[in-house]
Amino acid sequence: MPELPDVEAFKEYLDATALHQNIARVRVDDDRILSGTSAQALGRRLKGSRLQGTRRHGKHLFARISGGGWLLLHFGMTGELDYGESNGGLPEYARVVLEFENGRRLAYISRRMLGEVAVLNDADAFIAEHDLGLDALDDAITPEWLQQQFASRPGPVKTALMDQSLIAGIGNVYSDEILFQAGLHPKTRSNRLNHEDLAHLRRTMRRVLRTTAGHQADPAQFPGSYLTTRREKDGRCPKCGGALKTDKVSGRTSYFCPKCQQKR
DNA sequence: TTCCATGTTCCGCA
DNA sequence: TTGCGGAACATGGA
Repeated sequence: MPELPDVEAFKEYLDATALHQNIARVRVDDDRILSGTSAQALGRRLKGSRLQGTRRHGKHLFARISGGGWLLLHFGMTGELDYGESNGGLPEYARVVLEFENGRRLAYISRRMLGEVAVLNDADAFIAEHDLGLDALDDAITPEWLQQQFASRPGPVKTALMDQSLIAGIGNVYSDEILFQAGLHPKTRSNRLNHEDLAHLRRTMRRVLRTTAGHQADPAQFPGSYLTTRREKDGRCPKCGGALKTDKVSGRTSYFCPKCQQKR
């Protein structure tokens, strides 16, 4: 799940549940999920502190620690959050658990262990060090900016949309959805898109990301015209009813409608 | 048993 | 140097 809309939903979930509570204990079930820290160091940094607020950049979620610094949560392909009673059982694959003094706990869940939990002194420095591009909803992404960035890219537009060093937050599922809604074939060469195409792509990108985030990234709530719920064998286009096709684009399975999505 | 999966990183190639 | 594709990583579900 975790692309921009999912992480935005996690942010809102964390904001609504786990802020401003004293952290009594930190449990690390599997320290392979930790990056640049240890279970002991993470505990020392968080114990007695509170999470005071969050920010998101692309697929990364940062929670400010009252004692200073940030808790970084990255969700990989299978990460999520769960807030509940400390006494109630833990969800399966809970890797890191913050237990609060009020008897609740926030669990970071990751089945495939591809995510990352870390403590940072500076979130902006992390974004720069990891070469993350503009957040996909950043107003600085204009048609002109896209045209400039895409000019040197002869590869598929889908590859460009998923390049985190260019635009942060879009992955395989949402790049397909954006390109479907924009009527663009995923293998359209980026540098072949004109200003009008890019203005349309930008508008579509923002609309799709906002709409899906507004539905907590739950595909069951997406509009009927969306492609995401049709990503399956023998899936049909929600607009023309034709058979969807799949193709590999930079190693990922891409779903698209060959009738509604044309190359430029 | 084999293949595939919503992410990132590293390597080789043009 | 930059863009791009493929493999690797870890694990479970179909």
